[in-house]
Amino acid sequence: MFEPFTLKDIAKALGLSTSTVSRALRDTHEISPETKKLVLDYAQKINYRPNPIALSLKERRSKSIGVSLSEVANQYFAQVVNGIESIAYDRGYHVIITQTHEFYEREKINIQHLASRSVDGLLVSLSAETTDTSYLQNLHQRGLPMVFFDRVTDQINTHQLIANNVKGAFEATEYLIKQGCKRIAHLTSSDHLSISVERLNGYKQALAKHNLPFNEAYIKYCAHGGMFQEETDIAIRELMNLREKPDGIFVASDRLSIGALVVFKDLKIKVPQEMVITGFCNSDVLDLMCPTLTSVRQPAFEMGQLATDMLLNLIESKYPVHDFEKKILDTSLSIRNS
Amino acid sequence: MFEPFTLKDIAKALGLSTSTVSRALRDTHEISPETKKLVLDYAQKINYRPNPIALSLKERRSKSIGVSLSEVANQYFAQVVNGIESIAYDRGYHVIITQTHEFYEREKINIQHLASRSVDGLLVSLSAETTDTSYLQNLHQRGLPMVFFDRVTDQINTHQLIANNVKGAFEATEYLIKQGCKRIAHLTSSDHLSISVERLNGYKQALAKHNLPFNEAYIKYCAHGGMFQEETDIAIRELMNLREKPDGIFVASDRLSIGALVVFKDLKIKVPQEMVITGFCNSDVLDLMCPTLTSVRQPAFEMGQLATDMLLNLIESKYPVHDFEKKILDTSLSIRNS
DNA sequence: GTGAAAGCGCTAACAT
DNA sequence: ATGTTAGCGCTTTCAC
Repeated sequence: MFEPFTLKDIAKALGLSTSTVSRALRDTHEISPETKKLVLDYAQKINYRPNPIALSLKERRSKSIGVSLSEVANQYFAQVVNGIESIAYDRGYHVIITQTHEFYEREKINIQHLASRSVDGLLVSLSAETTDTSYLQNLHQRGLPMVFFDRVTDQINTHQLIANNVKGAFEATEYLIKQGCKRIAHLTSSDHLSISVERLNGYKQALAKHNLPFNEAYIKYCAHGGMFQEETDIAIRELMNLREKPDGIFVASDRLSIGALVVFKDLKIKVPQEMVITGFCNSDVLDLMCPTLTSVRQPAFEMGQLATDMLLNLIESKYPVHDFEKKILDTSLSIRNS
Repeated sequence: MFEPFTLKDIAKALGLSTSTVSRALRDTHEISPETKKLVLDYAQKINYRPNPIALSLKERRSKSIGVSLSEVANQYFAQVVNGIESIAYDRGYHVIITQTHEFYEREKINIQHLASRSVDGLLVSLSAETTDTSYLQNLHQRGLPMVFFDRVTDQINTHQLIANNVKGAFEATEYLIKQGCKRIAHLTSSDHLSISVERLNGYKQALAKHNLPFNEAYIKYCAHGGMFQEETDIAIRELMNLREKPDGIFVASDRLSIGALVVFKDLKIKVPQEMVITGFCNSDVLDLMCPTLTSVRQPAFEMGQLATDMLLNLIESKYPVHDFEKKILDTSLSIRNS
């Protein structure tokens, strides 16, 4: 059985009281130099570490933050996590990552556990399934600081951090138009996600600007964001069965972009000759793929950093914060002509 | 300030003692049905959750396990994590993931913190930099259960779970030989990692079987496993500057495999015409790449599951375990002829 | 300068 | 059937 050393162990060994030991370790002025040295040396020797669980219980904070995201296998999120950790560690916080795999139930369980586990705050990117955020509202009302990133909700009044999805989608779509595409489809995640709404918006704006008609039949939603390849498969086959087949497609996410490439390969549809693709995608191996796609890249690492900074400021704020901001970061278009 | 509800809140609201409430919630037989219902209803209403921190402190275990790995952006590890979570959640444990990014110092800090944070056990895959495992030995001696996977060490007597690296490397190398390669290079991670040693071994065995000479100049180590692309870049350029350039290369890991493809692309070296590549790689987009490589796939998800199963059995074992096993899982060769 | 004791949220042994 | 109390490891008054 693993039994870390405690203050009591030190106190007993040295014939002191636990409070003296505690003070010696935290270098209070009211402890004599000799006692201090005695305690510190011994603590050093047995490699004493204070029990953070006990500390958490006492101080009612854990110096840790919880993160809820879809899945770390997604490059975008992996990069965000690196950004989060880089800031959190610098400021003395630990990071607990949980994955929803796009399921509402998983998300709810994870977040409830994080909250009761006394994380000091939450970084949340909603799952594709999530429509009901009442359990989050509950936690937020009761004072748990949280910052939303990427997939956000307006139902909770707090900081939000997103990429400029409208502009990114606009540019991606306009790129297709400039490539000569006339019938542009849009493959996206579940329709209630903020990113889906915004990206659809940018798509529509680009069509409008260039006087192309908007056609509902060209919009395909994947309820789980392509977590199951079947979703992507069906969506694209339906598109390709239309009488007026699309000649270009704007894809709304990392997973869907990769999934789409797989399907087109299966269907032996030539990219970009028969179908030009652009997509939101932070994969760092797009340059190695062929066919490949022109991608909208989000500043994922910076998003992780900024979101964490915002959250830690909330957590450490002396006064209740009422002034929340919605920060929007620019995307960049990486043009790839396979 | 976020203040979750406590037993005391319920007790006060209902005019009961905390112990009665506690017992009611855990459904002890000695509580009257009426009281039980009263308490349960109220707890339900305010959405009460027991404070796991307090529970941990009391029971001296946290029902959580810690994981230390290189980085989740690596597909292999992302898949392992999914395996770990699938088992851990089923058995009521939570998972805390930490990334080393191949740095020894980061690993040590992470693991020390996990230990003092009262995780009940540890799943460890060593960083490329790690040679000194004394801090782990320390924790292990003091009774912290741990299981090593992938990058293991024999300095600590506990369960180990690895892929059949020797056989995988053998097959990968033999594949190159069968493709007609005569001068086969080997690009690998830092030389003290268990996986490096084993994969080098398989490589040598394949050469020997086919009567090809072993040439030290063809072996290139990357101290940080290609975390910095520069490592990979230099290694390959050195290989290509040899008088007798290699005509095939066996790469030892996910990150290095991708990195190598990038370098060959930069150098405009035709794959597979001028250079055939095989590599350990669990990326799921290899099929979309061209040029691509024949890959040795590890059963990552199963490795995560098995390692977790082994760890939880250690943790929950009534008696001290002295009988440790080294489990070896088969790899599979995915042949891709770009 | 040091010790005793209370309290953070919870459970369990011990009353009643 | 319910209440009281001690204790998990730690910090922090309050005494001396």
